[in-house]
Amino acid sequence: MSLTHAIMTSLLEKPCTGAELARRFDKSLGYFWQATHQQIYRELGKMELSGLIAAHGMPTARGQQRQFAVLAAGRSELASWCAQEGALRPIKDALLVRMRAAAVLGATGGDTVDILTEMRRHMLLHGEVLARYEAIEAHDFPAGSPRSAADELQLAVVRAGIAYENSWLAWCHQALAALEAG
Amino acid sequence: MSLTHAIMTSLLEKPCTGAELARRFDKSLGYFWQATHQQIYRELGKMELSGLIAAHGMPTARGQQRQFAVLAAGRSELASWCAQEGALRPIKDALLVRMRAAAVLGATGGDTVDILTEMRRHMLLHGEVLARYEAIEAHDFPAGSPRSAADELQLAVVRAGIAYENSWLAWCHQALAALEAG
DNA sequence: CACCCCATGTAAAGAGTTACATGATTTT
DNA sequence: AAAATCATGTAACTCTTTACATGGGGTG
Repeated sequence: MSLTHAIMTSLLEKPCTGAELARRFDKSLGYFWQATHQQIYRELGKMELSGLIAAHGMPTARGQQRQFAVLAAGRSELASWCAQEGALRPIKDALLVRMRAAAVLGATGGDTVDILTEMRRHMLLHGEVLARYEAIEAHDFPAGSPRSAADELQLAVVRAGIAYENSWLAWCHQALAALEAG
Repeated sequence: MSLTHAIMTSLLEKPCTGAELARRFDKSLGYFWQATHQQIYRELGKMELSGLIAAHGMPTARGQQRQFAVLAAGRSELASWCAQEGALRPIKDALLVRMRAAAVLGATGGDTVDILTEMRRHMLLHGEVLARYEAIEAHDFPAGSPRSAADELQLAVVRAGIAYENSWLAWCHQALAALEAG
């Protein structure tokens, strides 16, 4: 499971509390892997039990902050997961299901569903996300500054997001043109 | 939930049994929305109870084929779902988590994880999927042949897959070049 | 003190995966 | 008739989401 490993990655960068993790998952980290605070607390609990991480400070008590850090066992578990092979992520986008549904509804009974508005909406949203990613790239990886091997990896991750959003934007543009012409 | 609507879309195109649905989800339809036969049978049961679809033939009995077709209620439910707004689908790709993990493992303790091999593997796999999508486009939508409005929608869906895979391929190529240089 | 916010947590339902089971049909 | 295969289904588990609950600390 990747959530465990995403959390350990973030804790390795800097130990923190569950709430701070949830905030990170809402910001940069969460652009590539999302999690709610409920998931995070549950995983933290499991990982503590398994001895992958440890809380610096007090035992469980509501309302009390608990700072987590990765243990050696967690670090080696992360390294071993890293070396494993993973499957490609499938597309599974509801917009595409809606388009197929609109096609068959129109073809089999004359219901005409306006799917173009939804496609235009997606195009705008993809543009917004793209702008966020490009801002991250410009801010964290300015052109011309020296980059370590770790920086190169992080930059490649951001650029995956940029490529992904650019691809959707271009597709929306082209598909809308084709569908509006017909 | 989209699985319900993906199933109805497929049943509208042509009524069929659960097993045939599972086969379709393994082929063309499944390239954009995946489901196992267990999920499909569970959804079919729920949808039959809700009156969205009906089985032409015998009641529940193991081993007996049951042909499903969409009812009017199902059709209008599908149309109304089609008109709803959906959120963008987040990226959530384990390869990107592995890359960030490899970055932090290298930066904080000198563990060097070979992530390039996994990236090359993904590049090959994306190439294979792209070839499948392009074969579908060439076979089902040959250039120059007339296309209905429904055909244009279906083609746009296939091209979303092509754009998606092309984007990953280009990213893999560029990221590998950058990382191998460093 | 009353109020509000924040960090932490519980509960329940939805969605997906994996493993297994049973009746019918086909093959040998 | 035995074996293999297919269509259907159950069970258990994991992951995710949504809604709600509780304790502590700060502010008016």
